[in-house]
Amino acid sequence: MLNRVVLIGRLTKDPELRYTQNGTAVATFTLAVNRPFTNQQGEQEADFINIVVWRKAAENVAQYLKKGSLSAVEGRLQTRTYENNEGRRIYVTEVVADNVRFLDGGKKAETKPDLEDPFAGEAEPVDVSEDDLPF
Amino acid sequence: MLNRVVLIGRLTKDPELRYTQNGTAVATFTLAVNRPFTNQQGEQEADFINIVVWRKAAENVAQYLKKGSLSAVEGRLQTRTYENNEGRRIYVTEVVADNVRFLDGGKKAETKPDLEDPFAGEAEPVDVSEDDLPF
Amino acid sequence: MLNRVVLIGRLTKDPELRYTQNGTAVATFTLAVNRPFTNQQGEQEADFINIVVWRKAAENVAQYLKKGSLSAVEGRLQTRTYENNEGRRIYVTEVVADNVRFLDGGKKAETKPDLEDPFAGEAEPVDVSEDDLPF
Amino acid sequence: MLNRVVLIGRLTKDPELRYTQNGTAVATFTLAVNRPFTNQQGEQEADFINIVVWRKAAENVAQYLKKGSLSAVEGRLQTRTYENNEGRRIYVTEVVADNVRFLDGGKKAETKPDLEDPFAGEAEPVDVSEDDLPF
DNA sequence: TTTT
DNA sequence: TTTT
Repeated sequence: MLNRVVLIGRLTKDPELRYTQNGTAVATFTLAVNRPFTNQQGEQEADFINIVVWRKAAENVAQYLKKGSLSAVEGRLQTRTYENNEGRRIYVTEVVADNVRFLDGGKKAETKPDLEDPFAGEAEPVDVSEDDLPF
Repeated sequence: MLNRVVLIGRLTKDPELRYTQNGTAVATFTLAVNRPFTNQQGEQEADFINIVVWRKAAENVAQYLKKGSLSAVEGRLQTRTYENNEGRRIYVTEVVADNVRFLDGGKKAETKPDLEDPFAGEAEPVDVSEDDLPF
Repeated sequence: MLNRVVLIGRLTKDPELRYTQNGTAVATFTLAVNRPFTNQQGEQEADFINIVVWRKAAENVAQYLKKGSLSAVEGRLQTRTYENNEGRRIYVTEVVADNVRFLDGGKKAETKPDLEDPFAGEAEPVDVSEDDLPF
Repeated sequence: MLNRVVLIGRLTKDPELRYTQNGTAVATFTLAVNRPFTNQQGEQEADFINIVVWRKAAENVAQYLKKGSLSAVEGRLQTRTYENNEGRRIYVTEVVADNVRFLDGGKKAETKPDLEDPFAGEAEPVDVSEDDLPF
């Protein structure tokens, strides 16, 4: 009914860029989002959120973001399950971004919202096997 | 740095209420959030998001929500990992709610924001084993 | 750079539906959003937020919402100024909705996200005089 | 019922810091949030959102932010009205921040969420005249 | 100009 | 393991 996520954090690694069989670009990365408090040992902790970005925005992400980049991500929470190679059911939760902002100086280009969701696209069916996603 | 989630959906089951060893209440439930589009077979799909609520809000949730209840949840995305009984590393993503609204008619009571995060509390350390959580 | 608003509240009146000179539908209404706390006199208070909705979503709003309806609104904050009939500069802040959910039972229809922003459209310039808006 | 705003933008001027009669700190500033599209003349446009921050966070804002600083603001939309000096009813919409992040390099300090809302405080009633606010 |  |  309503599903909105806003995050600011830093990439744990360079983004990975892939293409579906129809040539649709998909970028994935993990965002480390520091918690606003320290744990009981006084250590800083973070949540590690998997992000998926499609199409033009994916290519911008691959071009402008790298390990350590500060970024704002807006999107929706998505869950899916798949069987891994040992036949085990794996549950995945990730953020499908429709807006990614680059908050590090210098690189001026920003992704424009990529609002059509490729999973929903009838004209452009997404046929990457889910198992191909790096999460 | 910034981590905010807002969801509206329906409970897939009755919430589960537990207590930590210090007597802190924790409620957990799964929210089915319908996607704004149908899949390529024209079927309605949903994301199933695990929600954790602490303290007074947990008790309100247990009292006022049940399977099928329509609810709005505000909170932050949290990730954690644990070893399951077969020694396997399991990755969990869930929403720690600080505001839960009951959108079904009738039940007037609403949870007030429960803003102190119990994981951060030094006075009241949370010592439920994470493995006890039903996710 | 990033601009997101999520509200749940009740309409203070029936929505108003208008059309621009090119026939684009615009609905406006005010959402009363109760505050999560009472004031120092122990009274419930609310914020009254002006909402603007365009196109198909506008017509859905006009059809399905009325005074008192419970609704969730997602969108972006917009500011603009105009001179009123006495030559006075008036400052307006409103939410341009891209997603409106009907949370009252019965009416099943929901607005689908109306993601193209009409202010940005070159093909379909919006030429309602801003002074025509009821706020 | 639910009222959440997330913004990223730049300060149009240095923040203003004031104190209520009880000594509660209040900072105010305006955030220019660039729109994700250009207008029909191809010009970049922005929304100018008034922000109010209370207590410790207010002092952090005054210390660490200045004209042009990039900042993320989380909070709730608030509306209020007052009579101006000509006896005219003025309507104000602003964001009461509970989380302000400093996204410009260098300044490491970040405001911790200042979660008690001073308007709600019984122990520490806020008695600045609303007319004193710079908006 | 304000809703339940 | 999924809700209307």
